[in-house]
Amino acid sequence: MIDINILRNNPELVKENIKRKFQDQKLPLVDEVVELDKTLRLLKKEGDDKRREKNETSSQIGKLIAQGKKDEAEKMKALVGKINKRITEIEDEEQKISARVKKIMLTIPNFVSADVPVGKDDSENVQLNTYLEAKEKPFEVPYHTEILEKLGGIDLDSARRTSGQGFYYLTGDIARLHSAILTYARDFMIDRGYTYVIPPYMIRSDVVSGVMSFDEMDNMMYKIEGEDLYLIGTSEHSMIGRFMNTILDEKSLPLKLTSYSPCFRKEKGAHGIEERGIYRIHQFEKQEMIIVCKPEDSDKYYDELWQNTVDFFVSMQIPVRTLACCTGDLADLKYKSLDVEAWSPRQKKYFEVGSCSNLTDAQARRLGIRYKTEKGNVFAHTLNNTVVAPPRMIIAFVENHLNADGSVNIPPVLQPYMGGKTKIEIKK
RNA sequence: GGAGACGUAUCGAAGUGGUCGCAACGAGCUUGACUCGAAAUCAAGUUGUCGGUUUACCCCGGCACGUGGGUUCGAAUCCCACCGUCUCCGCCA
Repeated sequence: MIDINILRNNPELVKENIKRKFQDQKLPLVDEVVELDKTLRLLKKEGDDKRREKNETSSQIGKLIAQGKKDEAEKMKALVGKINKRITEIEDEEQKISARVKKIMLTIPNFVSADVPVGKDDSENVQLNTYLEAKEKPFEVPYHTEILEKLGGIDLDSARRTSGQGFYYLTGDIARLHSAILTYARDFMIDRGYTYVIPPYMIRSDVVSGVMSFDEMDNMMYKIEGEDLYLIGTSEHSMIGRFMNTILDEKSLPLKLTSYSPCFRKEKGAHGIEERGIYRIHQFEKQEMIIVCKPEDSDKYYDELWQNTVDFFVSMQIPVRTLACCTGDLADLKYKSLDVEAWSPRQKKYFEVGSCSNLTDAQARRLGIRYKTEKGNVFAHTLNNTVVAPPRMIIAFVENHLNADGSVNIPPVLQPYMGGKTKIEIKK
């Protein structure tokens, strides 16, 4: 969602942005929305004038009745009746047009940062940097489920019976490792000055439709039967929903928050759930970070956010790289986005473990997140990023720390969270 | 889950259909006066949002009294639904 004033004053700027983002695809209806907006304001003016007339006439009726002039009052009532009829007509027209405007506005993407590479889809994302050397193992690395099974750490068969495909039981040291990673991630972020938050894991439909499109909602969200509640797909939903339609105190910014939650996703559509193991699943847990800040600070905090994730993985001795999302892979609300990918010694390539985004004011505008300044209320900028999402991250963990005998090393930073253990041994 | 009370601006709070009354009044905050300075006192100002006009300010108007509908010429006020808060009872980790 972009500012309609920008469209009014400089539609060419919007068109250029769309061309850059979608390249040769057809343009959303910028000209149409500019015209409709003009009509809408004319209607608004006429409606306001009519309402004014109605208010004035009605209060005269009150005075006439007080003076006992009933006949005159009756005549005035008829007049207001006519005005009301016209007001209804105008309102119907306004509603029709503004629904159309809103629909088009939702398809107009956010402005894209000048440094976002141009490309058609995720295959044209651009590597920015690598951290730690991506080493291959001197032995063959098995599929992650096999590693985990040898460690006595996973039971997918039972999960399929109790819950179906896309669920898991983690057991023993692997379950403990899962918790340890999250707890360490929490402390890691708290140490960097972020406020820890545990949000609601279910949210109402009005919040859901605020934070995502209808299609996304259908493809991702589980609904609670008989209640107006949905299971969250990420804590970002509750974390950002928290500030919906609020006016924040300027002094409270930036809000730097880190949240934990389980995440529930249907994973209908594009990739599906058929991938083996725990890469893509219906239920996982995630430590997230979000920032709500002033517009002039969002570039700075974007870099801070992704750096947090890189540092976190490096501290656990897992090689990662950063990848700039190209224009074609960038969601409409995003100004800029970067994936953090972890090294997979088995696949000998990197795979996504986190995603960092600056939405500038697009999300705030859609949700009504503002802050008070001396000159009036302005829309804040919002950013979000993954700290870590096990169990997906467990895949990178066991592959990178795997020994030839099947055991898995625990890096020093995690050892305190694992009762001092330095290694997870295979189950005899 | 049951019974009751309630939701008004930054906070407290009045307001049971129009005029007297521009959402009273009180507190807070801002500015000014007074003062060597402060307190006290006095005066003025102090919600958001959309549109018109505008470089901007100002000004004019519409809308908003939890949210959404309804009744009426006219709704903070009457009716309906929903959301939320509080008190008591019940149940419970």
